[in-house]
Amino acid sequence: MIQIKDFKDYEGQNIQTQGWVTNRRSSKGLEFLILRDGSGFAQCIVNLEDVGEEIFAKASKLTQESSVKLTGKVVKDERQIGGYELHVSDLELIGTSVDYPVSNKEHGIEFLMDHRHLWLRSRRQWAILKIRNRLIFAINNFFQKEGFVQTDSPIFTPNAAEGSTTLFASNFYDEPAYLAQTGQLYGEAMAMAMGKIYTFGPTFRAEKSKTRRHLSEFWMIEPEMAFHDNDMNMDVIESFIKYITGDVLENCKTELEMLERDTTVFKKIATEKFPRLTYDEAVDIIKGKKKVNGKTSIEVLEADLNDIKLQIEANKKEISEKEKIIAGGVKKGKRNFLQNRIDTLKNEIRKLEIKAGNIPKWIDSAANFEYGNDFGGSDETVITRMFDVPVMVYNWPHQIKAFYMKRDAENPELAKGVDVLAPEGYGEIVGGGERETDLNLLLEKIEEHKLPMKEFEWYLDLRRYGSVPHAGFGLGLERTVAWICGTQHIRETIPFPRYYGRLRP
RNA sequence: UCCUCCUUAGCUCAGUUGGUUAGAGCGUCGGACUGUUAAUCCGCAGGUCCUAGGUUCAAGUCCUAGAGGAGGAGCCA
Repeated sequence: MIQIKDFKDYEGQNIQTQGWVTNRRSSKGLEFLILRDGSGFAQCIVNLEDVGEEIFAKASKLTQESSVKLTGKVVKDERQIGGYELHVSDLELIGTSVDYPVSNKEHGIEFLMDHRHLWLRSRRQWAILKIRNRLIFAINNFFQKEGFVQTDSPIFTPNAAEGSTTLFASNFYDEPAYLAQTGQLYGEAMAMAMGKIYTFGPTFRAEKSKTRRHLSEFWMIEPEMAFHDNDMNMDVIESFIKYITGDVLENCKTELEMLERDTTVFKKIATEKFPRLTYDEAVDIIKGKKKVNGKTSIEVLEADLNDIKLQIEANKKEISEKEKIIAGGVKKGKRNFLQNRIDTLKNEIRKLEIKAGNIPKWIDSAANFEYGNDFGGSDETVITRMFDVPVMVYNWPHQIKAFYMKRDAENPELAKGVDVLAPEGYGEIVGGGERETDLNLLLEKIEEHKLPMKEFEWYLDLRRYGSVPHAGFGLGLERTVAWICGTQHIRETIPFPRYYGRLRP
């Protein structure tokens, strides 16, 4: 039995393959079956002249997602996605499929999420999950080749590690327990044992966030490195992101093509250095006080707004032209074609108008940004808009960062944290920094954050026995997949997403 | 928790100022076409206009409440 991905090795040969019929088109005496088997997609042609009445009749009755075993010859055809097609000589039905609900046409997000177990079979989802898989592989490769040890942190925890977020409560043999929101503190302990470690596991946040970039359950990669300061940390982050994006670009060409992802950003990432901005510099850029490439953020946003307005005008003009043609009277086929185009343009206008409405708000909130605050979604958008590779922002006001973040000796108001903001509006994909080693500062901070001291005694031991400078970071897997795939929703980047209002299927 | 928007055929949506029998595309099904790429073309079928109440001679359309959904804020990866 040959998998579709291996068709290239069997050109001109007769083979057997099996899979699901994802689509069927027909012409007189010809049936075009699009077969998928998980390894890829291939067009299979059933020709009446080749197979005879009986098999041809079977082929013409195949419905979407019925499963089949096919026998046939592999033929090279440049027009096909994998480059090969199958000329069928025999066909066996394995399982029927009646009224398959997910068609190859448009659906709304709610319908698709209700049918997630079937939606996963469609092309786009296949491409996303393949890229997710490759990304996981690349992440492991990077850390393994750099000498990191994979050591996972516990999921049941007795308390909130950072105190700020709402956690999912659980019951651990009649003792209250919470699902971990981060493995970082345990990662620090393991780094003191193993030198360089990384964890790769699920994390849970009970935030009632309904946005395109939040999940209640998501996967996070958290490296932790002994004898590293924040500058070394940023060096690792940069080479890490360059490695994983380069790997996916190299090994997922078909998938990126299926997603129609513009890959120029990844080509730039390979060669350009990531800008490293202090929080102060980033604030100046947001507020329009500091120029990037000769322009302030306000000027760039105003130019964007102008472009959007021009685009809206152009769309409106095209719509009225097309409507005039329809009003003048045309054949049904032509009319449908024009109407489709009009609907597309109207949808575009709707999206553009939302954007156009947002930009003045961004400009306003950017101009009025208050020093000392954390960046909001719009501030992230403003700053990433100024560069075309990921941006690292470091040296943050310590009040807005977690208790374990190391204070800057030269400026005690600052903590040595770093956030990495992905371009194209995808926002924060990495958060990390150097960890506090001063026992007294930690005690102070734990009290300040009103955290239960007794739960942190083991953590403080790490400072009592051979404390060393160390640093690390966390990468959100799904946000990274969303960015690399260019998806609108983070929900598409995990097989069965869990978020506020979604527990099934 | 707060703000904005949405709920009409299996799916995606249109429905003007409240006014005759509720519209399209796609999908399904039937038919045509020997190389289609979300094929195309012709035809049939398909409706509790989210729910409850109200205003009115008349409600898909207006009002009130509720349910569900989308986006955003906060928070974050």
